[in-house]
Amino acid sequence: MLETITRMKTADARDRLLESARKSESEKRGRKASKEVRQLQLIEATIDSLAKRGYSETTMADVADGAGLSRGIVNFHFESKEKLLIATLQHMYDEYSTHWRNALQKAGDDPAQQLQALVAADFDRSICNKRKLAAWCAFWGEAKSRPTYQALSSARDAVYQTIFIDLCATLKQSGDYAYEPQVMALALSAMLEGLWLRLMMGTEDTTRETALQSANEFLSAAFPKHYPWKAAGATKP
Amino acid sequence: MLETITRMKTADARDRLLESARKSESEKRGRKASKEVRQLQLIEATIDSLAKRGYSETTMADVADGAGLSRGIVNFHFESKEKLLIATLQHMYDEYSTHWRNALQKAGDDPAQQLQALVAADFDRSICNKRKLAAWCAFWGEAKSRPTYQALSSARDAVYQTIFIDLCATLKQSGDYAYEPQVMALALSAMLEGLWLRLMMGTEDTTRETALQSANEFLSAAFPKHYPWKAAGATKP
DNA sequence: CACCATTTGTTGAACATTCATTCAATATGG
DNA sequence: CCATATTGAATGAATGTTCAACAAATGGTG
Repeated sequence: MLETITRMKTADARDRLLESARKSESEKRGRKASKEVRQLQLIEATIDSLAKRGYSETTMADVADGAGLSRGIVNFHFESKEKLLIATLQHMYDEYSTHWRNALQKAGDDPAQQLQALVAADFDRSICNKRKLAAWCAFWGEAKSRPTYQALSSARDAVYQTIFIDLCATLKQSGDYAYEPQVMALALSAMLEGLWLRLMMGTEDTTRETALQSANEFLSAAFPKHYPWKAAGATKP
Repeated sequence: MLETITRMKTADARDRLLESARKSESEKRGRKASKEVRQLQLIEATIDSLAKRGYSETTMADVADGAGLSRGIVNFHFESKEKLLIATLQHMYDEYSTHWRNALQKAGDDPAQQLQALVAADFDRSICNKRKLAAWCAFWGEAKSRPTYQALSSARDAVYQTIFIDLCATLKQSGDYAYEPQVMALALSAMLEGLWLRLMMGTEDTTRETALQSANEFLSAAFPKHYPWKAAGATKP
């Protein structure tokens, strides 16, 4: 099931395309552009629409308008609305996946630093912003009733979860903790998703910084020997 | 903003109505029923439809069919589709709210037991089942783009959050912990919501029991003096 | 109790609107 | 000039809403 999903372009290639899709409003209007650039442009417009109007109010017309193109264009590049939405979800999934893999790779060999890097990656601006979070949530709302979405709708997939469990297990050994790795990993990743949900609801009292702070507080509580209390503001009122 | 929301029937009165709405298929068909019973019947059918087909595919016809009534009936009892959905959301909000308040009241005076009671209440069968979770998530997906939903769409409201913060503060004093109550409370409630999300996605590897176990593991990690490690399976492989 | 009037609930067809999709015509680049 | 991309109007299906007709309860009256 995952083999069709895990195929993804390199981050470099995607960024180059994205750049082309975004820059030069003057150039894209009316002018031809490569197939991939146009598709990315439409996908970005879809994310915009999902964020602004929600899933149920996202229309082909709105996507086309948002991209500054004509009505019929979406059915030309994507066969149908459903396929456009699937491509959009796949795009976000790939982006998220690439992002945490990069963060993990840059974190070095220390498990504690790796785990913290994964957590921090979740709240990076490029991934964690109102627009993208709203789009994610739009898909979540439809995922249960649409089998096609189910595999992709949880950004944090089975591989991600396995890595979390492994990290928790490693830290448990080196820190002599009492928890069950699998159980703690579930609590941790659920909290990350829950914080996303809070950020998306956007009640203004929760910001990206606050959320990250909460996540780190969780790490300090669960792995006190690896993440000693300090920056958290201590006991000062 | 909250004064219109907090008005809610007593749990007793609501349960009685629900009972009437559910029982005796023979009686409700074609026969007249009190206004309130019929409205509850339609709300239940709406939740069914949301859970089965998702927000965007929930139609008035499907709701009417689900309730075994005719097409035009919904516009008679609720003025429009939008008002039906708002009433449905309000119903779920009231139900959730009543539920945790009851759980809190039954928990006695010990803060540690109160907190655990609130956590456990989240995973009670009556609140936490596929049908209801799916309906919640359907609304989450639309909440950001619909101001009317925003106040109601987060089951755990400001009052709930304040209580969480207070409990965390109290436990901090009695246990001499290092965390910041506000930050820890956010982590905790976010994790609860995240676990709901996981349960709703329903990948079968997460059950109500597993989720509750994770939540309790969190409590043991954050408040070790109040929730000592024991039932968690210890270090046995 | 019988009768009728009124209110209230219910039905299902008709209507209007929105929207995804199609496609013939047109424009563009190679 | 050919292949490809793009346009925008036409089409048809889905769906929320309206409403006239009908049915059931209610209540008053003799």
